Amino acid sequence: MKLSTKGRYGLRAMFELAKYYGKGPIPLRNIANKQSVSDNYLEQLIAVLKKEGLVNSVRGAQGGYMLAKQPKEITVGEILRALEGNIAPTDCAVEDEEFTCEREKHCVTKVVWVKIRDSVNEVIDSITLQDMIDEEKKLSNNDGYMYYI
Amino acid sequence: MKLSTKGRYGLRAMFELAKYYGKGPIPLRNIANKQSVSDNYLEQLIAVLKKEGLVNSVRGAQGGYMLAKQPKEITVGEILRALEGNIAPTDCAVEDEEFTCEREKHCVTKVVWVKIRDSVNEVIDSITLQDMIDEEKKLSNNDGYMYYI
DNA sequence: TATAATTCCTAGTAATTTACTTGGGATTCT
DNA sequence: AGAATCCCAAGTAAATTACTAGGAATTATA
Repeated sequence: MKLSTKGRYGLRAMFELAKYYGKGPIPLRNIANKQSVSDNYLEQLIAVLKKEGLVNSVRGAQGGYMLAKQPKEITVGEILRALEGNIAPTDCAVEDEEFTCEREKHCVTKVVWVKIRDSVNEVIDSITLQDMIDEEKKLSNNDGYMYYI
Repeated sequence: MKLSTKGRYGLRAMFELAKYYGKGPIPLRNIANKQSVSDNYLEQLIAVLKKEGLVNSVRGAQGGYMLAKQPKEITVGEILRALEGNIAPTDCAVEDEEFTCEREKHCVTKVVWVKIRDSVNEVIDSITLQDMIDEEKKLSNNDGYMYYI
């Protein structure tokens, strides 16, 4: 029941892009360095996010990536589904999948898996990148440090 | 974000035991056959469940396994946690784990993972084996077939 | 126009985890 | 005594994950 590095690195990268939203393209290498991930690997992840229409890119020197929409318009759910596929604890509980299992019709365990699926999706679809930005602000205000100007 | 066969086979096996609760020990082979799983493999799973105090066993001929508590006293959460470990989408979100990450303190993505973790645990802790038995009864009543005596 | 900085693309591979298989010992009922 | 069962440990095959490697295409800027 663990997410892969795709989802983890990917969400963090998107969060970084969100923080720079509106400030022009950010080279992937910057983000990769910050996260101690190889840029080649992060590239593969962001390629998927681009294909899904969540980020745009500018090629060439001074190029980079940026969110394709405002942070408040991108949910964690969209990001995770892009990278990990439909989120479900079993194949039989994947939405819109033509997986079949002979039990299917009367399967009580499937009912359990579907409940897990729905609850996870409800959570991730309810959090936007903007929410995360706001949350981070809150965290750094409550951490016991005082920030003086 | 998929469960392994441990959780899937294990929950189904426990559900079978629940249906036979109070009727004496059931040989594992019966359940394994029913589920088209090798008995040796299912044995390994049930050994864990036994160690966790969820099932009891009787050795020798006419022996087998049985639930250690009433179906209404065993939750899906207990079963899945026994078999899969604490349920969390990332290591940093595992409860009672002394995993550390340098971000940790101000990590907004961790906040997301914790929300997912909590929502999954809430679901699985709220479903008992008895609930599943009741649900199955409901399913077979609503499936379009009529059962005449 | 040359150079550097970047995205884009594909193939390969190392590491890890999962999902078993194998085989035999111990116990208990009949 | 024999059959049916649980108990236990080690090994292995298959799949998945997590990268690495390397180079082509594009574009800003000096």
